[in-house]
Amino acid sequence: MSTASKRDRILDTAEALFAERGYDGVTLRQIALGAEADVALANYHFGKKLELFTAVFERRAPELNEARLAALQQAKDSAAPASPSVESIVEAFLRPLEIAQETGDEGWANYLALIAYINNSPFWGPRMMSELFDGLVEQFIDALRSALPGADDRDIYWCFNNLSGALTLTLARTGRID
Amino acid sequence: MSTASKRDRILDTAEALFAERGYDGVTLRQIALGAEADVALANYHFGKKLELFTAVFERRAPELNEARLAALQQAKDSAAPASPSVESIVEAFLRPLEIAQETGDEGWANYLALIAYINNSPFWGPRMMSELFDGLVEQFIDALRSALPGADDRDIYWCFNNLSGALTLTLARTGRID
DNA sequence: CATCCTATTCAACGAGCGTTGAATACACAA
DNA sequence: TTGTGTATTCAACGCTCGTTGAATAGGATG
Repeated sequence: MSTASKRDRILDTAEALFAERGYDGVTLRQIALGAEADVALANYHFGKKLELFTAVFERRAPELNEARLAALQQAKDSAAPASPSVESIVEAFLRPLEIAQETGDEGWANYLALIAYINNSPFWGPRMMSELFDGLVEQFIDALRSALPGADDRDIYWCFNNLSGALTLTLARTGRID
Repeated sequence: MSTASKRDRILDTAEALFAERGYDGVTLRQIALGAEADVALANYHFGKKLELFTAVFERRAPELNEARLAALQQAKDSAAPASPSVESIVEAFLRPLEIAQETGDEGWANYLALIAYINNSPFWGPRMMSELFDGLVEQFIDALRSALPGADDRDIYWCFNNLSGALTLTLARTGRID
């Protein structure tokens, strides 16, 4: 057996399976099998299936958020005292994903695919993305507002969400953005 | 009750629900409920659940394929005797989607979302898209080969699939491409 | 050793699933 | 009217799902 704790193995397996088949396409028994654990153990550690799903989602979120904020700050510093360009802002949002992808860590690759799945699902996207990443997106929107004076706030949100969604998907599937 | 036959109502409801929740997120009983039909009727008309899924997928495919081929031909004619540009080829692939979207037909909008879901699912994408659209994609690839002499075939496939996937998704969610 | 807390397994429940075969309704031809 | 084929409903099957409560193991603490 792998050295990781069974709790972590459940998270890892769930992450991989959810990313490939979606929430409803995966059973707790499949996850337990992949993690070499009992079905009931997932419930003991995480509660209901939906809570396991959000636990997977939230596990790597803080690290990703921090990297994104750091990249945004760096973009601001590079452009100071002017506002950073739209391109550099979007790049600050996406580059941390690419870096995570390039570590070769399979877990991060699966996580990226999971985010792409959630983000692009009409059902899960609005339910999950807006809650966890809202504080973060807020700051990127602020930066975009400065870069695009006079633009309607609704348009900025709309463009940013769709652009980042499409690019995240591409990055998840291909490993690169070009 | 709507004027459409129950068979069509099952297809319509399945189309809408599959597009929103994915294959595993929808039960035959939900579909039957939405179509005001019995659970067993879906089985009578389409066989197993997976066959209903593919029936939904295939219903509008011929019309879409024809529109795409016509758009490709038109792009070729406009550029003749030279090769059409990459941009115009991609546009020929996407414009019919946009037109279908703009008719205001809810069915087409759902179908577009369904295609985006299938296309971007690591599990369903390779299983379904390649079978039905292969003949069509082949012709677009041929056109791209002419537009990009010297490019590796693998690269062309890869770029085309990912670009069209990302743009289809954006179009499905936003109704426009810009 | 006894105690306690956490981690893990075991066995089972009720619910909902896809699927099926037989029964019924309905339209139209003979 | 009777017959025939298609469309639709009904009732139920076996199975798998998520979930649960009780039993077991194991390591730290007294």
